[in-house]
Amino acid sequence: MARAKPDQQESHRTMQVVNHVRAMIENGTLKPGDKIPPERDLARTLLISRASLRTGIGYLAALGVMKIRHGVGTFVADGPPDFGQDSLSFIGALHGFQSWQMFETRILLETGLAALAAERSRDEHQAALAEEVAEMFASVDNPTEYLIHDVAFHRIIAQASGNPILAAIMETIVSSMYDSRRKTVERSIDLRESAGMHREIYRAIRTRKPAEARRLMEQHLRMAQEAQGLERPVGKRGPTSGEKNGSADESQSAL
Amino acid sequence: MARAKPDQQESHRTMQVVNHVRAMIENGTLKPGDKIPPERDLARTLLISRASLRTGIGYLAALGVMKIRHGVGTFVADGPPDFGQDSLSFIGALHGFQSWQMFETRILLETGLAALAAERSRDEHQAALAEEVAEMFASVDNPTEYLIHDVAFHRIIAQASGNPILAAIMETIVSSMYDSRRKTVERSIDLRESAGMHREIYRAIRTRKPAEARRLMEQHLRMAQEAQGLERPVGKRGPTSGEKNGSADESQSAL
DNA sequence: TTTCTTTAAGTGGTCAGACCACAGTATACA
DNA sequence: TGTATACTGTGGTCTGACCACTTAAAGAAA
Repeated sequence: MARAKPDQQESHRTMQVVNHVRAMIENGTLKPGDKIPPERDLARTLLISRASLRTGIGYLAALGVMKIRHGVGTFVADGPPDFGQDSLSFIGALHGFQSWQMFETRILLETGLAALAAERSRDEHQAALAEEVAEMFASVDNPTEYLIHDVAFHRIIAQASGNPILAAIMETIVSSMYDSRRKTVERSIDLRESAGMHREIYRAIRTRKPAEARRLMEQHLRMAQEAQGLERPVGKRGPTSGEKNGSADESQSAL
Repeated sequence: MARAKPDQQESHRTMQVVNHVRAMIENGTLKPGDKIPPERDLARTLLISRASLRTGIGYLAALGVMKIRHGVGTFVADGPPDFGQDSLSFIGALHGFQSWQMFETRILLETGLAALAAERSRDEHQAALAEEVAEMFASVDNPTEYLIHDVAFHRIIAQASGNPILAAIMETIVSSMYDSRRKTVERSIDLRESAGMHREIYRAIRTRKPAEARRLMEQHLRMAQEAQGLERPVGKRGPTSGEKNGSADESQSAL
């Protein structure tokens, strides 16, 4: 019984706007950072009402493709690609994602990313990594500052992997973990040791040792996970029969 | 210089709706498949205009959290979690994702998923996998039917992994590759051999051999990739100067 | 001139109410 | 009994007005 693909496209007008923008992106008329015409103008151009246009723009904004700035204008998103601010967070709330699952996902992604970076990174990436490592060592006494370079380091690895899809996924995961990471970093933790691990990862990438880069990255992330007190519960293979979710057990939804 | 996190939240009213729905999801008032009140009612409840309410609903629909059915109502999404229909496709168009990158991502995810499934799968998952394998063998002469069971097989592995986040990402990737896969499967390819490989993967999972499950899954996917004639191009790391995309070169934008 | 304040223009955000389009059900008619 | 029609409920679109934020220009004060 081949059930047909549902394919519930959004309403006609919305799709009209979405497709229009998409076409402009695909043929190069619109690039990241560009500003699109004012709503009133664009609506007139597309022969639709401003309300409908706004529906379409809102849709694109939700996907993270457009950035809207009140009183200024609407722009095509730039910077590292991601899947939108709330997407993961929201789906997580809906399906009860747990923080150990976030970490597991992150480890799988970043170990792969590190290995790829060891194979494909270019000089510019390696230089950037070296710089971030240096900055990390320079800010071991400033947790807030340190975190910025930590994030930058992992982001550069993602870029160096040569796979923007993996990078985008990683970006989405990491950004939704940002808050809890900040708290963790701010309360103690040996930043000097952490910086040292980053340096080792950098060296493995620079000397093109994928297996070692992978191993070091995994070691680093598992340590970070433990520091956050989120060791994966033992035994228990997924929810057994009952209790899909008790209402509000705070230890869970760390999204 | 720690630049502050931009954090451009959407407009006030939109967030009001989003947060309201989110709260209802988090406290269990709203569950997958549930219908939310009619727009006119809900707008009155939240003391906002219907237009603003619709902006918020549209936002949620874009994230894949809500499903809107014209003339029927608006529902909380059910079924396997994903990141929305267009998200990957659109971001891909914006950043020039290529099909070999899709495959690379898929391989990384699914090999990890297979290994986890070998560790954590329960009887029900194994039974479901066995059934899908049987169905695949039974439909080796019906490509369309075969694909359905193929997809189901991989989806069950994702579930069996016990990590819904990885499953959701996988779901998003796979669904955006669905079209090109259908074409591939429909034109030749030895489905009997393919079914055999799935059976081997199933056996590795059933006998709890993560490493073997991973190896077999990788082998399977690489073969599928080659069948699609999408071997990763050599040299060329990212788009050089010119020719981002000629209009309709089918080999590239397999999104 | 320089600086601060005020004003204006441009752009997105919200509102109100009307009407259109679709899906499912109830009703009337054959 | 069965088919065609009308009705009801729900989302989709339109119009046009007004609000809120941002920026820059114009004017006033130093």
